[in-house]
Amino acid sequence: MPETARRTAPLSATRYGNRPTMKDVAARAGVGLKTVSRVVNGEPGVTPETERRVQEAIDALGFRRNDSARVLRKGRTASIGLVLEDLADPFYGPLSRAVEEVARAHGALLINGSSAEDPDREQELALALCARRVDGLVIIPAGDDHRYLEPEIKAGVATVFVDRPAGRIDADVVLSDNYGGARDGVAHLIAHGHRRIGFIGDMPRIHTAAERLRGYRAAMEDAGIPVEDSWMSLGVTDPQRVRRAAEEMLSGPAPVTAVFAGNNRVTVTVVRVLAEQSRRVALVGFDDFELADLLQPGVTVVAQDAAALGRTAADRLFRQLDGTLLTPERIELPTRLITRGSGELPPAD
Amino acid sequence: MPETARRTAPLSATRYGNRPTMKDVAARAGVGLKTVSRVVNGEPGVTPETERRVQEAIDALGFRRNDSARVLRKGRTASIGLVLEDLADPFYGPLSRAVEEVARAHGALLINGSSAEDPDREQELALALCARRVDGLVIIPAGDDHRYLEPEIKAGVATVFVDRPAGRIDADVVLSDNYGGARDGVAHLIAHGHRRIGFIGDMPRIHTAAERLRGYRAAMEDAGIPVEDSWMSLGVTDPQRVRRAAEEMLSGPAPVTAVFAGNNRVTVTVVRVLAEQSRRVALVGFDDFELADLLQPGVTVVAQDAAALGRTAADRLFRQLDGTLLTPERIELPTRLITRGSGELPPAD
DNA sequence: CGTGCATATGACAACGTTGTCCAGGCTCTA
DNA sequence: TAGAGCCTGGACAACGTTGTCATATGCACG
Repeated sequence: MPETARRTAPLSATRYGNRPTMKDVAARAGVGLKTVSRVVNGEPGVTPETERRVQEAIDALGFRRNDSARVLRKGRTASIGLVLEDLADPFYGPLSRAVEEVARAHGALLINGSSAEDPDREQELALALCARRVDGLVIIPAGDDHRYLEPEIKAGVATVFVDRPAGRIDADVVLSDNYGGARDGVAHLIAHGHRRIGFIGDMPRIHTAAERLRGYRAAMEDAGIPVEDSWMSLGVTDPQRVRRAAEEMLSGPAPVTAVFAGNNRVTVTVVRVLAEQSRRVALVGFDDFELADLLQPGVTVVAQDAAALGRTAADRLFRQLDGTLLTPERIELPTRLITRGSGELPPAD
Repeated sequence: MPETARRTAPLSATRYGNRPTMKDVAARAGVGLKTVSRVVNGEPGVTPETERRVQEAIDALGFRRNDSARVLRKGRTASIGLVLEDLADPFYGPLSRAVEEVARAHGALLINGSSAEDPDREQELALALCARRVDGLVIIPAGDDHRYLEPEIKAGVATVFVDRPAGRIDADVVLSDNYGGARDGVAHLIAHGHRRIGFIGDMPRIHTAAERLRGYRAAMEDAGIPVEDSWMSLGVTDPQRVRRAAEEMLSGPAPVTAVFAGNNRVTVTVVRVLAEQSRRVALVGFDDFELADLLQPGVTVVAQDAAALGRTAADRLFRQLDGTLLTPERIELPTRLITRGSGELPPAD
């Protein structure tokens, strides 16, 4: 490079391709740096004439404020993080959409990631979000020990747990009434005459799964029905194994006459299995799903309101940020039994 | 506050609650600032002993690197933006999950927002993401003029459009073969003897909707069937109006004997309407959906691979960032006809 | 004509990190 | 034992923005 070229002032060197900065805008408009800042942020104290010149320079250069620098200076990022289990799970769609809507109403952006039900990945993600200095975190926990968040919370990161409680830490939690919902669902089957009722659910280390199992047991106990081990299948969610589990409890000398499915994925698989059976078997599922009403028979479910979970959580998050909210609370939202036919079938012994 | 207290050096003043900085860590460990940086980033040239001391200080203070400052310095944010239409739409779940997975493989986070099919909101979102200096953008366009992104692209923001093409701008685009898919679907109905075939789709200003309509017309023309206006309903997606549209084309002296539904939401509503009809009406839908196989009859669909769309788009994005990819391209992914029964019903005149 | 006040503008430091460069201490070899 | 070369560690500037403060200008008033 020739000496003369090196001497040329290279505007402000940039690494974002070649982005103009406020300094460049200021130079072009023939004003001071701070004046540009004022125009960009709509602060008062700028003559219309000056503002016009600055605006012109901005348009000409295609300037866009660098929010990274702004964040560094101001300390608030106007973004919140959402850690969930799987973006593609239909249950989390409405939930994250609700969180996004609340965020948007507060002028914040949403950064999200999936933990894939892996505690390490959850932690990695949550901490990465903290490193970016999100203002707050909405977490659907995969793990059961969240002490790693203590320094963050102490440092002012608002935090709300949804769908499952936080572990070993005192924080806001928004849950569905998994226990009550499951108990109602199973009681519903019992009320329709069933006594041998199967339960297929996820690993009991997942809080929701454990609570639903507890609800199942409670309903059975309330009715004075001793539960046999062969009626319960825990920790299976992949279709293959759910199928096998269902087929097992439907065979043998005293097969179940009804099944309670622990979540939407299980329900769907069980529906497939039941469709192949000659005998009519009753079914109640936890979680509603699209088209449940169109199947033959319609599927009776215990529905939780995913959007309400997300909305409530995000609301609390921003109230934490406002300072309106101080003591962590545990909120439990009710579930709703939706009868559509499959849960009202009588036992076919 | 007593004078003595005021004189105490207040660590480094912070606004993130009270977060320790590298400077604080350095002071506590009795080393230089840059040494801490080296340890934090795993750079070589630090004695094990020094490293241990630094690590100790980090743990003791609960230090977490401030990525905002890092970004400012380095120029890359290791995050990409995703602008889609609606997080809760089941079609976009797998798509965004695929994008997230690719991003994760490249060590990047995903920031996303929903445009709600509003061009202004799309622009607002995209530009907000640019202001945060995301490295790249994956956009499912709502609008049809993307010239507003020109300065950004010129400045080095990698950009890929998915599902629908970019407007008035030269950029990477990843699409499904909407035209071909729709044509095949309608041809399938024709092959099963139908001639009066209805079409219910979204507003033709949406590219995918227009292409699918074009495919419908092409198939009809190929078969030498003149299309009557009353067979087509464009621009309706909300259940109410889809229902009315479907009921209309199913009544009258020469009702349609088959319906082609332009997207998953329409399909679902049409399924409901058809379930109420005494006459058997054939149906092919664009987009696959869960449980389509469990309905009576199973719903024949033209399936697009949402995950592949997302994966392809994200791949290209990162190849743009690598510099491996230079000229914008338009990629069209094939669709697949899945026959399940509803599309193979014969016409019931 | 000087004083006071309001308003418009700009200079400068700071935010927390990383890249560059230099200093000091060590080992190795001639 | 002196010189060369390597390794560790630290000082300093820069990234692009905003808050603070100082200055300049204009105007009204005594």
